[in-house]
Amino acid sequence: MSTRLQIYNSLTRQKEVFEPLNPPFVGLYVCGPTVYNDVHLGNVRTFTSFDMIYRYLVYLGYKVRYVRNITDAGHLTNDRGEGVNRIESQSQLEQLEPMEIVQKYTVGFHDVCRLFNMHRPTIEPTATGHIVEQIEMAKTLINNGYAYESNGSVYFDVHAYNAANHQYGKLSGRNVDELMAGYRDLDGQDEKRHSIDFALWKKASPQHIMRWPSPWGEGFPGWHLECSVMSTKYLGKTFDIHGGGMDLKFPHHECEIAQNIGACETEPVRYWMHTNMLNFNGQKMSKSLGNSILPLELITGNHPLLDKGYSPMTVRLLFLQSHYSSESDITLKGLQDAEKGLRKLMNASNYLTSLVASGEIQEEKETAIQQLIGNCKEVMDDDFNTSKLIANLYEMASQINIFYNDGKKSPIHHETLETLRTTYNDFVFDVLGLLDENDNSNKETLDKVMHLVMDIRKSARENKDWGTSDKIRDALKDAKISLKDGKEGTTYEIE
RNA sequence: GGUCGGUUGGCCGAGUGGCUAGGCAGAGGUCUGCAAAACCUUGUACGGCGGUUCGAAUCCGCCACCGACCUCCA
Repeated sequence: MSTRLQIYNSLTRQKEVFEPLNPPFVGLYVCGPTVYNDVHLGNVRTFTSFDMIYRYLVYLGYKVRYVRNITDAGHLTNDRGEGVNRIESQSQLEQLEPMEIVQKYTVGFHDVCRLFNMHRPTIEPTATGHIVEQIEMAKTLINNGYAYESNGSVYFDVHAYNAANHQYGKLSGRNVDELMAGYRDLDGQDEKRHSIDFALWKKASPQHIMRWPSPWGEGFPGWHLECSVMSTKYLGKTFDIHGGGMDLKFPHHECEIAQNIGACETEPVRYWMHTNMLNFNGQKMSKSLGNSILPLELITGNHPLLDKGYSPMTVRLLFLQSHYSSESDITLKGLQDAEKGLRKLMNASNYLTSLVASGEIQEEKETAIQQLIGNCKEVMDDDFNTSKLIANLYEMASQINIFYNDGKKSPIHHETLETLRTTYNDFVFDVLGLLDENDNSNKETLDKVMHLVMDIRKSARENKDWGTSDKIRDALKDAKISLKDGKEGTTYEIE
């Protein structure tokens, strides 16, 4: 029955049994956002995936150290010394200090994470908080012969690295010679020995604001170095899982591996995990394409392509309905479906609380329920298959509904019912991280008022005063409360 | 051009060599004074052409189409 967790490792391109380096401890590093702008929905999808992965590892009993960085040092938009510093250009745009930009969008990012019910990482280090360590790693790489200084900047020497029998490009399946052919060497004007070399440290131009002193003069770190530094600092030279969006595979993660091996002489990551992209109406959502929706726009519905707002948990469910390694597409239809699905899951959870074991055991039901209970872990152990998990939960919900409609009696053993309760709720709330979004803070008061109203309506109905009865129902409908006239009286539900 | 991935029923979305996830929509039903909601039941599928096999949507080959990455992005 007990299966073991398997993870698809992007490095080896196959599913592997997950064996932590030092059980029960697990080190998980995820590349966080660059805080120069509002996070868009694609970011939310990635971080939701890793939130689910973190939650499941915790559910399995692992003690997880979850590190997710904040990139707050303004690196350039490419490694060739061209492009702009995103944070600085945003600060000019908004007339704010670079660190005000960083603060503003870090706070915004945290707000969004909370909205989507993501757990905080256990460590959330910043790039600017680790300048010293980054300088140290750059020095080590120079000493080890994998980097060189050039005109106040430091570059990683990809050729020297590969000459030492390492394979730059192995993660993304790239061949260095072909990459070289793809780049055009800049006729000796380049500071770099080879166009494929990437920056570890960049000399700051006079107008550059974010700058720090270093052995090579004033400058700022290259954009791959922070992750190598912070992952090894908090998780060790070799750690269990490194994750990120698959658009980071090349060059970012490729460079990270090269830096780590170059500095620490050991393979840094045991399992590489990459999440897939989020599309919007079939097209990749990206900042550069300009088709990104902000999380708040989706929730409020304040966007030309939306018909209304969709709740954070609706969106969360929609994301988790597809496997993390598949593309996910946001469409109005998909959102509407997810909205209904969420209600179904939450209703079943509520019904579950009032179920009792009937005492009469139907072996078929007993077996079916046991099966459904076991499936939850089994499908999640297969590379976090939330898609199958949700399907299984829907089936559980159907069974729960059947019991509920049958006088809240379940023809299964008391222990099985208890296990059903805990398993269903564990997976819906703890593993998938969904929340019942109905505000229960005034539930008691509302309950009393509603029972009064429903009593009055009941009298009206007994007197066949349909006018009054329907008036009450319609007015409540306006107030987003729907009445349901069932066999055992009327109940209400907040929409 | 290089690397990788995908093509599943009206739509979304899993998946395995044989026992045909799941959701939404559609159809039928239960409930109701009528509704709504909810619930129950239910049909339709695996891009094309070959091959391996007792058997392939699942493995292999070729073809077609789509996409991602190869510049910054999660």
